[in-house]
Amino acid sequence: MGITASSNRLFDCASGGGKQTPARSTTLTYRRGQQIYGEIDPPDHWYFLCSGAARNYALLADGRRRIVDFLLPGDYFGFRARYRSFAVEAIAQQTEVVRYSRRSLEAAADGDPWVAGQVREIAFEALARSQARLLILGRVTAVDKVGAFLLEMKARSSDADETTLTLPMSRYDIADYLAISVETVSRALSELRRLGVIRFAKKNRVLLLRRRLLEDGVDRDTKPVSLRFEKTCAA
Amino acid sequence: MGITASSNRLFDCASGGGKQTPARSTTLTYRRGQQIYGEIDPPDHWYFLCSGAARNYALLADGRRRIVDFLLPGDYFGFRARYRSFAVEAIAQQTEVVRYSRRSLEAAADGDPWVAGQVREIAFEALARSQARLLILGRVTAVDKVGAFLLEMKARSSDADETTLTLPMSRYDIADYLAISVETVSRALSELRRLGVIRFAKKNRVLLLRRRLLEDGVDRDTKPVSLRFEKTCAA
DNA sequence: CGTGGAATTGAGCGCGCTCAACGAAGGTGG
DNA sequence: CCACCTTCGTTGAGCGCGCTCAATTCCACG
Repeated sequence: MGITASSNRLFDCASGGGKQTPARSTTLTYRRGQQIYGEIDPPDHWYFLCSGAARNYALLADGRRRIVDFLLPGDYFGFRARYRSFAVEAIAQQTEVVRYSRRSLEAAADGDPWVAGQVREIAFEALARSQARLLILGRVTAVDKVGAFLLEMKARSSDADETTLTLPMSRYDIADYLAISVETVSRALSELRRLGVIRFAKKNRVLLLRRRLLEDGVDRDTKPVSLRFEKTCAA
Repeated sequence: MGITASSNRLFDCASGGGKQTPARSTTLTYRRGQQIYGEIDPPDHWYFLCSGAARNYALLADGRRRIVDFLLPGDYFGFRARYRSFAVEAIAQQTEVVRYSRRSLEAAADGDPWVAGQVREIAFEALARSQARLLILGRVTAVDKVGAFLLEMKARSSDADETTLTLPMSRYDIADYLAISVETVSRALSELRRLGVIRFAKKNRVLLLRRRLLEDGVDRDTKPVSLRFEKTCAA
C-alpha cells in the first residue's frame, strides 16, 4: 500500500543545460474512486503517479467499461492525442500524483533536448506497454489471459519479493481490463490455485509458485498436481 | 493501390531554426511478404510509410501470429522500447518506406525543438491508435469487432469517397489483428452484407452503406432488411 | 455486531473455434 | 494459351469455453 516512487521525476530537475525553466508542478492526493481527469477534459496536463494506483478507462456505448491501462507508481500519463480521450480514476485509498502543466512541460522539453528525449522514451514505453497488452488480450483462454495479466503486474509491481504480488485493483477492474466477465476472472484464479500455480496470502496478495508455467502458457498441457491431493490440501 | 503519402515528411526539411542537420534518409521498396525489420533487429532505424501497406506483428509461443498494427501511408513506425519488439512485413505488392537512422534523427530532434515536438506528437498518435484498438478487441461479438475494424480502417484510409473502403490486407491478417479465426471474419463480413450494412465491390473493396449502424454497434438490435428479399438479392 | 459490496461457485446456453469441403483467384511452367 | 497448383475466401457441422443469471460466502466497512 505504501509504495511510493519519488525517484524518477524527470521534469523538476532537468539535466545539464541549466537554461531551461523547470516545469511547474502540483502534488495532488486522491481517494479511491475519485476522478483525476475526465474524458472531455482538455489534455492540458501531464501526470506522474507517485503512490497508489489508478485506472485509465473508457465507457462504451453499451454501458460497459473498458480499462485500457493501469497506472502504477513511476508511471506517467495524461498525454493524449486529440481525437480519442479516456478518463483516469484513483484505485487506491491514497493515490498521489504530480501534475504538470502541459504548456510549461513542453517549454521545458523545447529548452532542454535531454528532457525532450526523456519524454520520447516515456511515450515509447507507454506505446510498448499498450502493444504488449494487445498480445495479452489476444490470448485464447481466460486462464491464459489472467496468467499473462499476473505476469505483467508482477513485472511492473514494486514488490521486492520474487514471488509476491500485490494487486491494488478489484476483480471487476481485472475483468474490464481483460475484457472478460468477473465470474470468469474468479474462476480462472481459482483454476490457477487448483493447478498449484499461485496461492493467495490475502484476497489481493498472490504468491507465484510456478512462474515458468505462466510464462509458457498454462493451458498448453498443465495437469493439476494431484486431484485427490489438492482437495485435501485446499481445506 | 497507388496511394502515396509523400507529404507529411517532417524530418528531411525541418522548420525555422536552420541550425539542425537534416536526418539522413533512404527510400526503400518492398514486395508483398518481404520483411522490413525483424523481431531481433536492433531498433536503430525509424520508418515512414509512403505507399502500400505493412503489418506490425509478433509470433506467439504457440505458433499463432498476432498483428498489433497496420501501417498505412502517412504512418511512422519503428520506434521501439527495448524490452519488447515486433517485426514488420510489407503487405502490398509495392510498399515504399523512407528509412531514417535513429541516431541522426535524434540528433535532428535535439537540434530543433520543433522536430522533437513532432516526434512527440507522432508517438502520442501511435499510443492513441493502440489504445483505441484495445477498445475494438474488447468488443463482445465478432460482428462488432469486424464492424469496428472497418470503421477504423475507413478513418485511416486515403479513399476520398465517403463510403468506399479498400482493404489492403487479407482475411487472415484481419483475423490475426482482431484475434479471431479467419472463418469468423468471413462469416462476420457475410453477416454484415446480409444485414445491408456493407456491400462488396470487389473482394477487397467495401462500400459502407449504413455507417450509423456500425458506429452504434451492429449487434444491439439490428434485424436483416428482409430475409426473403436478401436471398433473392444475393443471387 | 450488522450490513452491503466484493468474491466465489454452480447451471444452462449461445457464440466462436476446429475440422472439413468446396469455389475463386492468381502464379508458374509447359 | 491452357493445365496445374497454391493460396485465399466462403460455408457447413459439431463442440467447448465463456457469458448470463442466480445463490451463497467472504470480507471490510460503519
